[in-house]
Amino acid sequence: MSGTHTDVPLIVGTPLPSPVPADEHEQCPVTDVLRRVGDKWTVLVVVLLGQRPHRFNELHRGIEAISQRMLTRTLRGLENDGLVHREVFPTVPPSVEYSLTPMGRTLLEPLSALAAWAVEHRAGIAAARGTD
Amino acid sequence: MSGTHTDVPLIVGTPLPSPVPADEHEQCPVTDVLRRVGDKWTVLVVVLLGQRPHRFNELHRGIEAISQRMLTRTLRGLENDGLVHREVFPTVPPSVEYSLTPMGRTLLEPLSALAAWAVEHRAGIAAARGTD
DNA sequence: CAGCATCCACGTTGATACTG
DNA sequence: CAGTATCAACGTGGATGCTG
Repeated sequence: MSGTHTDVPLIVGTPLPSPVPADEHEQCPVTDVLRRVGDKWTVLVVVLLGQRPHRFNELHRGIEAISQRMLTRTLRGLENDGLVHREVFPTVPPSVEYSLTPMGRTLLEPLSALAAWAVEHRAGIAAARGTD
Repeated sequence: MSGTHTDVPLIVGTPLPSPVPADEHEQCPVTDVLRRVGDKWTVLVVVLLGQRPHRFNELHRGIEAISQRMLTRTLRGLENDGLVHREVFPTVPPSVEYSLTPMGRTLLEPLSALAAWAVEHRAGIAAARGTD
């Protein structure tokens, strides 16, 4: 795990190169992951799939505001990153089941840490914004 | 802390309402936080400020690719959320120092968890993408 | 030094209609 | 059922020039 990559922002315990090079975002897996889970629907889908596998329209019904298009795109993105498994059952009509891969399940834990932080500091942030 | 808000996606240990209501994104602090730290520069700025306070142009030099505009916007966003403190010293020319607030510092830990996950699964994701 | 104002390119999201 | 295709709206980010 070590020796092959350049300095990585582990945030706690590891210094950043200074200055941070211009191609940081092409190199940095942290930003990469954050931009994925920072989109509008990914986390919600991951959480639902973390409870149990879901079929496509089951997810669609489960998230009232998501469009068919965005659900497809979100699932494709997660599938391309190896976080979600897509299994097609050749029934009539066809059914497709989505589930978290083992790697996808490991994401639930750090995500929970951030979620817990968000809930814990919800009031503090709202107070700072003056929107409460 | 409990009793005043509706069900929140704690991801591990807490079920989501089903179906997830259409206004989830207006209610959910988790998505809110993720969309903030999921933008292009916020995490990098937080990490740098996590090491020590920085002046504006010091940050600008520290992150080669960021524009003045985006650095300003990123700092204002963090300041509005109460995560960053901005202190102006009335010198000539003026100097402004940015630092993490106590609440901002607490963000470093869950961020580290996600960062560690990203680094750990960097190869797995790259392999799934076929981009390595 | 530490910004703000303006304009513009691009990516993301959404609405709608159609299909194997 | 599980999508794809197309078009439109919006937000994010960047380039440039100016200022207290």
